[in-house]
Amino acid sequence: MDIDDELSERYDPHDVEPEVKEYWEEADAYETAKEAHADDPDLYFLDGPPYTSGQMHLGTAWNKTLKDAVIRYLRMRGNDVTDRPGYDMHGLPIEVKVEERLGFENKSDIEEFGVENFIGECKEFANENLDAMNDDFRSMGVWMDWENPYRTLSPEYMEGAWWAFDRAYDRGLVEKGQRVVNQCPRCETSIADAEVEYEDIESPSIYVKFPLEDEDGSLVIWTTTPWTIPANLYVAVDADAEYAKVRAIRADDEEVLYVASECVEDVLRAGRYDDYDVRETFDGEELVGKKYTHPLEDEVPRQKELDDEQGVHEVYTAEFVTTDRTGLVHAAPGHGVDDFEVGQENDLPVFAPVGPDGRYTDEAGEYAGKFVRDANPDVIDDLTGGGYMLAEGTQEHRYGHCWRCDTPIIFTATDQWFITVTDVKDRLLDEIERSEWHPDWARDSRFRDWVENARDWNVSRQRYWGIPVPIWETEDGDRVCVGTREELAELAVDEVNPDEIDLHRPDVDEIVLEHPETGERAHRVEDIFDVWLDSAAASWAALDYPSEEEDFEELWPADLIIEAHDQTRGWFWSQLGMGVSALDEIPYHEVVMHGHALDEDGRKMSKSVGNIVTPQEAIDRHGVDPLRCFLLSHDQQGDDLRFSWDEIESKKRTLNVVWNTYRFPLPYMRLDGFEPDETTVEDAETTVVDDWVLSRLQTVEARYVEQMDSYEIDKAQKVLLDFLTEDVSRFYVQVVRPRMWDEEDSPSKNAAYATLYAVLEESTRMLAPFAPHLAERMYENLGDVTTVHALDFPEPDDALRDETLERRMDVLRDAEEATANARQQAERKLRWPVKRVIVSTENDDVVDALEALEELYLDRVNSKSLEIVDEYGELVEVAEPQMGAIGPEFGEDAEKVMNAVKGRPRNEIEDGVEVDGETVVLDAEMVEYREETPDNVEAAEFEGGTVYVDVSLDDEIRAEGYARELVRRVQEMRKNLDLDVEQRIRVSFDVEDDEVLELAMRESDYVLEETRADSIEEEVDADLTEDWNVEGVDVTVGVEVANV
RNA sequence: GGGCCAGUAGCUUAGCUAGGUUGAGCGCUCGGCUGAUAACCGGGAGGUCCGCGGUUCAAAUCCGCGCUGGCCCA
Repeated sequence: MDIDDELSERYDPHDVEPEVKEYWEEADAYETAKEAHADDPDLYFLDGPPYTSGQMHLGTAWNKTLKDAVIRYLRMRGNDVTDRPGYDMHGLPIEVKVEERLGFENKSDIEEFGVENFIGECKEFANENLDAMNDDFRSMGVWMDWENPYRTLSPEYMEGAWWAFDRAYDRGLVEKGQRVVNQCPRCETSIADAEVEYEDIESPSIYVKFPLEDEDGSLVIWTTTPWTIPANLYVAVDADAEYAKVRAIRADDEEVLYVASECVEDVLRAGRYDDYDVRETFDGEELVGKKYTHPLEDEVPRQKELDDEQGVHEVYTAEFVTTDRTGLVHAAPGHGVDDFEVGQENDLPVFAPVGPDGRYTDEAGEYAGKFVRDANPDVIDDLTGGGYMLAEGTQEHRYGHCWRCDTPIIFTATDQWFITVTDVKDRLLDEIERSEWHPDWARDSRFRDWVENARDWNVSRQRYWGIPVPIWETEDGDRVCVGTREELAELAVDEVNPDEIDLHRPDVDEIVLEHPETGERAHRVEDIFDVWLDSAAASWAALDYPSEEEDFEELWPADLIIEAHDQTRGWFWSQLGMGVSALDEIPYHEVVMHGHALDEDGRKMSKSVGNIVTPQEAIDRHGVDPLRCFLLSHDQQGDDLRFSWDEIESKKRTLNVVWNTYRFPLPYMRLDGFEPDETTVEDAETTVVDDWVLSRLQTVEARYVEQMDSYEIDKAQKVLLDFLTEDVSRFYVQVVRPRMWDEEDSPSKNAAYATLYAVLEESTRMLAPFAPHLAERMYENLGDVTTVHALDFPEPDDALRDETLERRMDVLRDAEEATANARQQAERKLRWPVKRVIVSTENDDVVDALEALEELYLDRVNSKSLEIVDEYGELVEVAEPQMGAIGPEFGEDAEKVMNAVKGRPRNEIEDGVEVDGETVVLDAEMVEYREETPDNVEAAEFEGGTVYVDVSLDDEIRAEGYARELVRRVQEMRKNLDLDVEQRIRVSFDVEDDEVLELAMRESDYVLEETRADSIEEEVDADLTEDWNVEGVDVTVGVEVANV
């Protein structure tokens, strides 16, 4: 073993990590680790691609750390794990950032700049971000194939999306249809919900009467968008709310109005009626089917034609209606999302007489050509002129605006492309049964609910930076869908080189196809895909399928994916939808769903609140491995993670204990030239503690595997770190220390070396997934390999496992702890021996354990003797009621029985206690007794027994105690003098109390040996003199350094 | 407004599936150890188990209604 002696005294991640990173580079450690498992069975892990909009944040750091830990573990366990990372690189957020960078204000700026140039800029921007994020992930110590990530903008990847879409198309799952979108009239494009910003604006607020056709009276509606009334096709009510038919009176006029009951007063007041009476009330349901006349049918002749269509201009019920304002909602399916949905459910047509620029089309009759918001006053005038206006005012309210140009958006129905996943919903639901989720409720409560409610997927966007929709249309509307670059080249009218074509716009827009059946020329539809379709194709596109087939055949579908809970409706869903649509199969087997990283107060981290903590800050303060261990030490299954500086700090301290444990034996091993190959635990003369810690090691390994295999990473980490701190550092190392100090070559020392070596070597492998840098650094002195991460997982060895011994040692440690407790009550420190310890127990296992381990126990507690008894002395026994037995027997009187029993001595209870005037006799299991101790003895309980420590003193004990007190002082002075361990000294003791000195000198040989003193003198030529107070006695100690 | 998840000591949490006097780590405090030493170990204090109801002899645990936070949807 080649031991490096320059280990720093404290674990400092800022020392260890850069050094290890540099070593990894030099030694090609990552490649070595992968190579070591190249012949193992395949395991297809699929990385969910983060969006290349900026840098890593704490959530993505957690995500990648978790993936990294799992991958490292799976590799050690004998799997050839795929680890190609991915990046999601298309989409509007990048377009917007590029526009900002270029100072663009709207779509025409892009057209002017040239789509090709614009796409070039987007590509460059996304690639720059990718490089930065690669570096960020590397800095977390994440080992993935950073040289070769999959990129959604590569031709191979884009082809993967095309291929799948084409499969769905062939299966009849692609449809063109209408949908209401957010439209910015200035930018002339639809925008995503996330790009809408809300601000207060003032709008008209109008109450309008829609006259009923076949009876007297009007429906009263309220709206802040008069411009949508020309497109009105129905009125919606709340099925369960109460509505009123009201006779409203103003001057000589009288009319009948329909409004929700709770709104009657407000509406009538708004309309300035003099009086009213409610004629009738009924449920909203009863209004359904009433037919009304569109109030603007003269201005919009098209409304007259629509009126003839089935169901138009009638009342329907809808979930979205609330009973404020009038309780009746004017609905224009062409200009409202809800209006559209309900319209579709009722087979109503869509009427949207507005162009993408927000101007009315010819279908809007008199309003044609006007910008919709400017037409509000005209609509109001016309309604007033027709006598339909009940009241008019203005209203301040929140309204969506385009985030780039701040123009109020409009809702408008447009043509979009859909994948009709609702047609395969049964298959989707069947397929999710074939996947296994951690936690299981993520699938059963959350994901299934989402899938059941899924609607058809709108996959088209009217943008530039994305995967073009691969549909070409002829003038006659015949379509051809293209699945591969090869196919594109075959169908293209002009020559296309499939290996060189960039599938982005505008290149692909310019390719004209010949329809394979009609022979007509076909042009591509202008839309691009929703970015979610990009990542939906990841399971095959990350394998470069369909251009490369081998990996797909061998690996697909993915064995494992790991993402946060927001991906329920994101990547978990989009992959399922696309997988089933294209391949009729769920594209992943196992899912681990973790939570989000929150701030210290449990709030979401956000820029506007200013509570963001970056991974870099945490790394700068405490290092990568402590951060990783922190991130992995909380529930990894669905729960959110609260960030905590203290917790990271504390993690660092735990790792420091690990570091010290590891560092402790190395100098001894080095001095003695210990070779692990020559002295193994199998043939070493191990003692009972060695056997114990080795057994614990096997148990920990088995437990660790169990936890990791169910992705309870936090629990696996805890099992390991508890073992290293509680068992190894706080117990084993303490016990074994004196053996390390043996000067000659002893079997006992070698056994300790071999044991500690085995523990450290195997533990370091287990530590590797969590703290890869620290583990690597530690392993440098433990084995001659390129990297610890290339090794196999240490398989538990049943031959070394001794459960009886482990149980016994648990008892010993419990008893030891109780003994320390009793000593403290007696104020007798451990340095002073005690005469005897008595353990009273009726538990055979305890007797067994203490008899077997008596020597170790006595050593640990510094006692001269141990007695094990059934019962100790004549103690007063105080009753403690056992509710587990009393409850079922006495029912509602249990509380009274308990009070009657509690705290009474045994003899008062054995013949029964009085409860409510009656004598109740208790069974043995209903009462236990606590014992009180005599004076010279202190007691402390542990599980299975009670320890009595007899602290009475005699001269022998005092002699040892004082001797050890003096030794300790001399040792401290040696340290103050900065003496070498081997340096000889001479000492003098000037003790206030002669008896104390006399007693201590009975142990003078012990003092000489422990302090490496040649002699104890009356007086020495002291290099250091110090005054001490030993147990109330003043002592002056002189130390003279002996000449060599 | 709806679905799902979480709420236990100052902080981070275990226990909840299968009801029986809530357990740990950090921090605090008191003490010990002194050949891992700016390390290490032990004791103690600290809890309306988010609130209110219900089931039960008995509820942190099961049920219902709320509150707070998170994710998603409307």
